[in-house]
Amino acid sequence: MSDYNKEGIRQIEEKWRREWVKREVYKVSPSEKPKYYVLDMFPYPSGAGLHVGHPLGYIASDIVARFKRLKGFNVLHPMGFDAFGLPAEQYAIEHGIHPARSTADNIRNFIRQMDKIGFSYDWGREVRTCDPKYYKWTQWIFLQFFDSWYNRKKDKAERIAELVEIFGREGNADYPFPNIKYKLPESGKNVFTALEWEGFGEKLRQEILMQYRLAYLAYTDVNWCEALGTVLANDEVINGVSYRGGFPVVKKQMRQWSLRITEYAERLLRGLDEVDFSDSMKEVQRNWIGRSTGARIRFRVKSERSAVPEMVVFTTRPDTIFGVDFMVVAPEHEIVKDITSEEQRAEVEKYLKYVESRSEVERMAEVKKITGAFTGAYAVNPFNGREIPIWISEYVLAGYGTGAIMGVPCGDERDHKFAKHFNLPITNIIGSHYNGEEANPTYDAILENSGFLNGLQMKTAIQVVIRELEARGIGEHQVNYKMRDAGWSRQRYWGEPFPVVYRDEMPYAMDEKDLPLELPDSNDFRPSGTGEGPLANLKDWVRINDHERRDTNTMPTHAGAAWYFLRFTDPHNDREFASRESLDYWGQVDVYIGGSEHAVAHLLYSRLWVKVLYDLGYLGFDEPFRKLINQGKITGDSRYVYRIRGTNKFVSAGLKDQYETDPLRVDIKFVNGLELNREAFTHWRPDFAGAEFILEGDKYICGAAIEKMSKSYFNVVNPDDIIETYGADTLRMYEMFLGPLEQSKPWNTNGIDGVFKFLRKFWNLFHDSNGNFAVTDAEPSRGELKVLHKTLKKIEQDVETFSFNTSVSEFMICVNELTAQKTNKRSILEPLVIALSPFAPHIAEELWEKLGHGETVFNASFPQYIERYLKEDSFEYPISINGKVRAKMEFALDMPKEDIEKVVLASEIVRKWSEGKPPKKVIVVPGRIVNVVL
RNA sequence: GCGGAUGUGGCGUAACUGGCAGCCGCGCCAGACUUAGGAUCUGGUGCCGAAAGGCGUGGGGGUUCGAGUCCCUUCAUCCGCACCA
Repeated sequence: MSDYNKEGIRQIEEKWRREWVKREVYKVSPSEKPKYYVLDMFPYPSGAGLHVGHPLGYIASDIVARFKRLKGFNVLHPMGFDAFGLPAEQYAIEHGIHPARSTADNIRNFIRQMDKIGFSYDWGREVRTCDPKYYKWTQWIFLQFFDSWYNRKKDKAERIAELVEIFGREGNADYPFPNIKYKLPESGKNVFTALEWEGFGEKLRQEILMQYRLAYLAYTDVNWCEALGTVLANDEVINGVSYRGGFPVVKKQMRQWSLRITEYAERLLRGLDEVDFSDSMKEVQRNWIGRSTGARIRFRVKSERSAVPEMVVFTTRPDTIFGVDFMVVAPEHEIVKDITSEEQRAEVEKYLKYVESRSEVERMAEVKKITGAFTGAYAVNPFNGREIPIWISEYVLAGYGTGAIMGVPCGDERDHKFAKHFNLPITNIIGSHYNGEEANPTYDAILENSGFLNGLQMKTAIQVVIRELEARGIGEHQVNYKMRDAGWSRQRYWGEPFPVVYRDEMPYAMDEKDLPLELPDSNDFRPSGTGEGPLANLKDWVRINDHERRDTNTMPTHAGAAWYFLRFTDPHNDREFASRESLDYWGQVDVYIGGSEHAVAHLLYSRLWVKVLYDLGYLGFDEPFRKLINQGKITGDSRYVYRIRGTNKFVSAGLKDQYETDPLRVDIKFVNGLELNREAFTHWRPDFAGAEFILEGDKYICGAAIEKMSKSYFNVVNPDDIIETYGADTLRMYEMFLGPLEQSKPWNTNGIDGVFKFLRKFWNLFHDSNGNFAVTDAEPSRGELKVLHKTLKKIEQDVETFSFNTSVSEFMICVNELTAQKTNKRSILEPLVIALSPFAPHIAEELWEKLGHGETVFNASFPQYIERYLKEDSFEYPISINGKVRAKMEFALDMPKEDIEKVVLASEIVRKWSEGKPPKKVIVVPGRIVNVVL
């Protein structure tokens, strides 16, 4: 009779939860030992609490942390909360509960649930992004951005003071405005001399510096969501609607903070080569950065009015310059009004109106639709003087490149469709590669009809054209990025206020000693609806005096999350965001585990912040995460019942096609497998009270679907419930057993009994049939040693490669074999307790204590395995031919010698050998050659 | 459309550099113990076949003495991105 039952487990787990806290076993500080930093993506503390999907990554990281600790590392394994954010604010609007309060409550609940699972977090290092002691430093880092610019010559960020010095010395001729479209307000030029700089007034100087700052204010097109009353980041807009709520999003011009992440595009791209992320993760980031190389080409413009002498296009295919049959500029392009001819004016204006009328959603939905208008103006091909009509069309985006393209219908599918649709002539420069039906974007064709490029392969022609463009001064090599600067203002209450003061409409950094700029208390969280956030309602807070006012926006949640991993190294420092000493000791995150949904925004911003802090000398590394693991999502397994339309009758799934039914999700609490608990169901909601059922046999069978785990789908499984029945150790091991960490999988408890039985069997190895602890000091047998060492080796390999599912299997095999041998020897069991402790810490700790150890198993050492015990089923046998030893071969122990000779002679080895290559190694199992290494 | 990933028993999955496919668990079958049970233990379980034997890693082709693994092709599913010139 085992006492590893529901009650026994509860006692063990509660006991050790208390003991671990009391003994402060998880407290860490720098030491002589090598460090290892294991980090989870910290959660947003939602009101719904943890479901079984959340802990998947946390369990994996906890296993790694505990394992590395056993391997002699000083392990930093902290946890915190991404506590600013929209849901708390929405909740406040709906329920009148202050975000600070609901957030604190939610965090308390999260911590309670996490502690039950037995994570080895050092809670002494917990951070919350909404804590003024924390966001003081978020604001401080923001000010470092504000006080910096990107020196392209040195390829790093520098202080604004150095830029001021440069301007005073030599003007900006060698340091052009990052935004190539920017012009000085009075002169209309984009360069100034040192002398001019000296003459500029304070406001103009600030205006100019703003063009260089890494955190800057600018009027930008932002994604305005009327329904949410706020601006959203690009990655918060999906297919033209808001990520949250799915509300329509339109463009709107607002004066916003942005981070100049585009200056780091190249380094963010290059940095990917140094880190260990999955290919898909790197690819997603590369796509987001969207680097493409090509050329800028200036074309002379011929229009009725000579207001605009030239237009500029960006192309990745300058080699197709002789195939240009038309030009297209974005409808929003400033050139349009200046080049449109009298004759075409009406048509162009009609088209512009049409474009304006289209919402973002429509535009996205109708991407294939071809529209456009001719401006009446022409561009001149610099190489053959051909006059090319200039059109406008919304398929050209104002925000990318120069907002203008050269149309090459024979080589570009979109251009081809455009030409066909408007009946424009198509010049073929690629001969037989173009079939007249569809464009061919090949690089391999030999160019025709292409003047001085005739006879060149397109690949080679690209460089030839660029050289020629540069020689003639009408274009140059150019690299373009899809990535935009990151909008950093949110019209929200529950976020970090911007630590700046406006004087004469220009922002100035607050003094470091006045930080944090605390979020003022308020109970009005409604956005103003005009674009200003809730803080604008607090007039006394906004207005400092007659000349000074504050910013009414707050930072996005990305801000606090962009550097929290640095704060963990020194979480209570109130003089610095973290001491250089701590940062140097703990350094990069060695393993970062989290969901792939944060692939773009969070990772890029974190990487950016680290690079900027590195440039400014606060850090010794410029990539935050050495290795990234994306755990798969655990999806929910929903259940449906089928109500016959207009009645309160429910029909079992197998019979539902005989009726007209509406499917309804039913809470999985009321379903056992697929069978509905009819009694419980009728008590669920008042309208189901008198429900009748049409059964299959005597059962009501539900429909099933795999969907995301969500409260509103009634398919959430709470880890507390699992722990209640099986204990935390079973939950931990079962979540790992479910499948490979990085794979998404639906939650089910089908196999959980197997894991539970394993733990009970393990427990029983230490106890006699009366349930009394009983291990002996007898010498282990060879068989037992082999099982032990095989298991240790496998576990070590598996954990190093994050294959936790196979580790669990390996433990099961081990226990099965030891059970068969009725092992109760300390020398075998004790090392296994250590090896199991990362996976099932509670049971391990209890057995460890029973084995007579005073110190926690958390501080033990991972046992060494001995190869000798693993090798005993094979031996090496020298093979000699003509009296000379030519190779050593590995054979199975139970194979008769004659067979070996036979195998050797009969095998393929002889054939290979005859080719003159003696094999280095041959692995044989009875009757068969397994491996020949030549 | 582009990019990435994944396809193995009834199910979740395993298989180091190509080397006896299906470990471990669930489920199922049989047995033991039982005052009958959603408990525990033991054995069996890829498919077809009475057996001998044959067939088997989404489909088709290839390389190799040998392919789940490598190459080509095709289909299916999932996840990103989406007029980026």
